[in-house]
Amino acid sequence: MPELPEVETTRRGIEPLVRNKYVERVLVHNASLRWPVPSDLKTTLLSQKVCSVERRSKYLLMNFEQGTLIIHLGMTGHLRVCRSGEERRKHDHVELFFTDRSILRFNDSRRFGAIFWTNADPLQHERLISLGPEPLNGLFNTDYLFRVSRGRKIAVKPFIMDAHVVVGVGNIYASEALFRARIAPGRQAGQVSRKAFALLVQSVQEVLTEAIAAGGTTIRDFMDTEGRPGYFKQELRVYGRAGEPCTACGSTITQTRLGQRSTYYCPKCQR
DNA sequence: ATCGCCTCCTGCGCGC
DNA sequence: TGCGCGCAGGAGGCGA
Repeated sequence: MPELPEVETTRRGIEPLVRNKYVERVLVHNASLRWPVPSDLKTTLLSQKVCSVERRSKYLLMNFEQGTLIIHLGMTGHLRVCRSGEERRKHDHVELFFTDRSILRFNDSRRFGAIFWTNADPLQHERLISLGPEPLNGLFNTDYLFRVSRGRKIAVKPFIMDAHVVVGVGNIYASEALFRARIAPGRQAGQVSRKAFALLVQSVQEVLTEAIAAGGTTIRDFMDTEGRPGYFKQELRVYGRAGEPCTACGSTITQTRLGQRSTYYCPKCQR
């Protein structure tokens, strides 16, 4: 469920609440996430201090003094910081208890999320090492996108959702960015012009930046660490708007499936 | 190498 | 009210 803006919203919410806190207890109620939660997590984290919380792609990197806890929220993952005494909820699979009596809880109903530990550079972790560039830094640009797309027959929408190409662009923002760039989502990536990709790069950056500023998008259940929804849903121009008029031309927004994912676009504006 | 399909899991909304 | 179905913001792994 969370795409880059939701993960970044989570990071910003969590970091001030966990930074400089010491772990005094760890409870793993259900270790069967996408990959098993490390069985020695308790001993690893005990008495360690959280130094910072960073993000790479949709991974949260919780840096401790001796290593990094890598957290992926999958489709339904949430992190929240509770006060001592607050009841545990259904699907709270992992809890970190801090010495100040606050508790960091990882909740994930579908359990597509993941938690890893590494003592080394987290960017070298096998799940992160081959990721493409961040969308909001200079490495993601027209030349790069044009170059890596040549010869590719995959549709442009799943292409930009491929984390080897660029990270952080999930199903909502892929549709939104392609609408803004006026590119039909089913076009072969290799057939998209340099000029169109220039607009797409700009559109991806705009939509992600705006979504972060709005605290992410809440479709069904995304909440920030304070329990607030993200407000970007009202800014969505095509996602979830099948049958509604296009905000640009009035044509009917169409829904289709591409790479097993729901895809929304304006058949007139997007070519 | 690339592509498209399947899978993991739970919950919810819909039509009947 | 209940049931079955399809769908959901991710992404690894498979066979072709």
